Amino acid sequence: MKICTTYACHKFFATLANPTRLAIVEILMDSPKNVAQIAQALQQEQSMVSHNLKPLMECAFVFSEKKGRERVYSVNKELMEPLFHLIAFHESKYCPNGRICLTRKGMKLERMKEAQKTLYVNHE
Amino acid sequence: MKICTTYACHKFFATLANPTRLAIVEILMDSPKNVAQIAQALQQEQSMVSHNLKPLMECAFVFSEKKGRERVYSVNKELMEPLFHLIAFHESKYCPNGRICLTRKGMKLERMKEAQKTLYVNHE
DNA sequence: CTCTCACATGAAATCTTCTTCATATGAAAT
DNA sequence: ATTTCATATGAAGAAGATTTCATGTGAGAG
Repeated sequence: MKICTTYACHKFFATLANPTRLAIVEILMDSPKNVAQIAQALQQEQSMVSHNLKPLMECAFVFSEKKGRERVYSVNKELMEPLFHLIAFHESKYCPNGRICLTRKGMKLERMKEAQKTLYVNHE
Repeated sequence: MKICTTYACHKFFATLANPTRLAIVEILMDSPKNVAQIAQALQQEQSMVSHNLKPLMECAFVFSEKKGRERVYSVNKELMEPLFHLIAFHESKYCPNGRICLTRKGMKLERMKEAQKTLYVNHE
């Protein structure tokens, strides 16, 4: 039986394989926020936040609700909590100090350091 | 506490966000195989399989062992089984017929149909 | 009804990843 | 020692994704 070779499964992972979207998920874990609040928390442009919220919505990783003039986004904790616990366990077992994972081939070093400072966090 | 905005977490998802690598994981769920067997099962070139096995190894999604002249790859079921169960549950809840997920903006339709036929499976 | 605020969308440029083809490596067989 | 088999690696072109800037939209306030 095929479980992971579906386009839905690819989209699931592809949507989370992005530092901006992971950061959005992370700050929504704390509390629901509107677009401007997310943008401010991430120090990113509003249009970038909107662009990245779209695939998160399509995958039901976040939900949204209109409140007056704003739109408030919240995270799907039922999915995200067990998912990140699974990853945390996996990392603690196979990537204890995070060193192996801290290089990426195509990515320019300068840009990566920038990403580390802003969106990523070094887990040492 | 930061749990998902690490590069390790990004790499986790990025590695699985690829049809070839998902297909490799899937056929290894059945039984361990060497590179040539994987290539044959997927109808892909050997070098492509090797290239894609590398990130899977780095993330400890697959393991390998030398056996004589071959190298036999096996999947990390401890991780993959709960991971795909989580996704299956999520999909059953939010993507019941798979329709919403079956389009992708940037992807050329022709290429997508090809991918559907070979690597992906339409879950209807 | 018009203005404005909050957000979404489009398109182009840039950046990243994937695939392919050619070649390298290394261990086992002869 | 040489050949051969199994797999890995490198580099370049193609394909795909992300970001940015400009603009569009629509609901609520005045």
